[in-house]
Amino acid sequence: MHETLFKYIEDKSGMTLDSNEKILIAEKFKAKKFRKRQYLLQEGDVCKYAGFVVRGAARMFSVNDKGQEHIVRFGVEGWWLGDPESYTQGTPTQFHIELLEDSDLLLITWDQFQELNATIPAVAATLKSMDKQSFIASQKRIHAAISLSAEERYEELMKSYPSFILRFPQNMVASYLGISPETLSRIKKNAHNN
Amino acid sequence: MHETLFKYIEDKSGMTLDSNEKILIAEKFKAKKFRKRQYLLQEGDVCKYAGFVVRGAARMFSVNDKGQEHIVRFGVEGWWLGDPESYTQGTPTQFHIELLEDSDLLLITWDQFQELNATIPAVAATLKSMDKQSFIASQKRIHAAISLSAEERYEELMKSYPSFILRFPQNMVASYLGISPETLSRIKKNAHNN
DNA sequence: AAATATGCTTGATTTTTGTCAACGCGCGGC
DNA sequence: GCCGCGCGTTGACAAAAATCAAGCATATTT
Repeated sequence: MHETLFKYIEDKSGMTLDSNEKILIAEKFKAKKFRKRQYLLQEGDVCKYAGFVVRGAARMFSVNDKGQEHIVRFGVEGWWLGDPESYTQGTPTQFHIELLEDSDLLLITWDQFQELNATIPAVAATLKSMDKQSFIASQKRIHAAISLSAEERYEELMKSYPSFILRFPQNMVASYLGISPETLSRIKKNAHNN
Repeated sequence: MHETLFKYIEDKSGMTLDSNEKILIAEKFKAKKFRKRQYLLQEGDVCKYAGFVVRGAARMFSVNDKGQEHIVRFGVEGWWLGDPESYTQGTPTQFHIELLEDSDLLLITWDQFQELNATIPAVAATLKSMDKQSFIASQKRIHAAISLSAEERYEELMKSYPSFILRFPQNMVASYLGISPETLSRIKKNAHNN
């Protein structure tokens, strides 16, 4: 199961992991199975683990005073789960992370990740690339959020991550887009007439 | 003028720069003055330089088909200007970066930044910290955009970056928040009555 | 100083999106 | 197999925000 992670690191870093490095990595990343609806993180807790998704899917979301949920992001195979702010700074999180399917995760604590980061160049390069990519992706989503209508945001999502629309229930896609389920339903209905 | 940058790097990295490193850095970062309304980057161009703001302020924005502008972010003293996607990947940008005041910038190309990154540990640490901070900040803005009303987003901005509201014209603040100038004007009018 | 542009406000109106409520379909649990 | 519930749809209505238009004060230019 760690094989997926090795491939990911070699791919992201453009380097090769020797067998010794692989052993080090496999020691620190604990494989854990989660069932659908289980939580990796709950509001108020400190995010102890970063999780690499080998198989499955999850959502990270907040709940406001009125009980409304807002999905900040999804995580699928080859993505990472966790709240970076809470994870790196040890502060309580305002988010929940819930598995949406039976999933296989590889978990690692901040300290251990730092150790790998310091000892294995490929891991360091991977982390750097991840952060930059995350930032670029975030920038795009911000731009979409402030400049596009609900319908345009949906079309944007269809282009960028069509698999999300197939994989996740429509009400969650709506939450991810920042619109109500009803609005998304109507958008889909009218999509052809334009 | 490079002193500000040295301080920034030492602060972010938690390390000290020796005089040799400072010379290396000063060699690669070119100081350049910009006047109000000058552009650092225009849509369609490749972002050749990252710019560190020593003094002044700028906005990064897009223009859509209808000619509407949307401000993705502001940059002030101690912040960086540039489109990371275009800068790192060499692709044409969809954004403009315009100086909003007479400004002093320190400019560096991607290649040169990479060199410093490879040779000076404090620079490497700074870059890492920057990327992570940027991502965390972006995450917050995304969350605000999908979960808060116009008025709540404005209140959020008042808490997080009150200086923006004092420093920039109100129509630009509105654009940054993703709302119309009229709406922001009305929000301010009604602010007391709640 | 006059002329011009810019930014802010306000009102009237339209458009977009959210909310509330009802209904139906399909799937999983029992 | 039946029951209940989650999920999507639809309609009627309400709320939020955008748009259009006018007017005014303040900078900026000349």
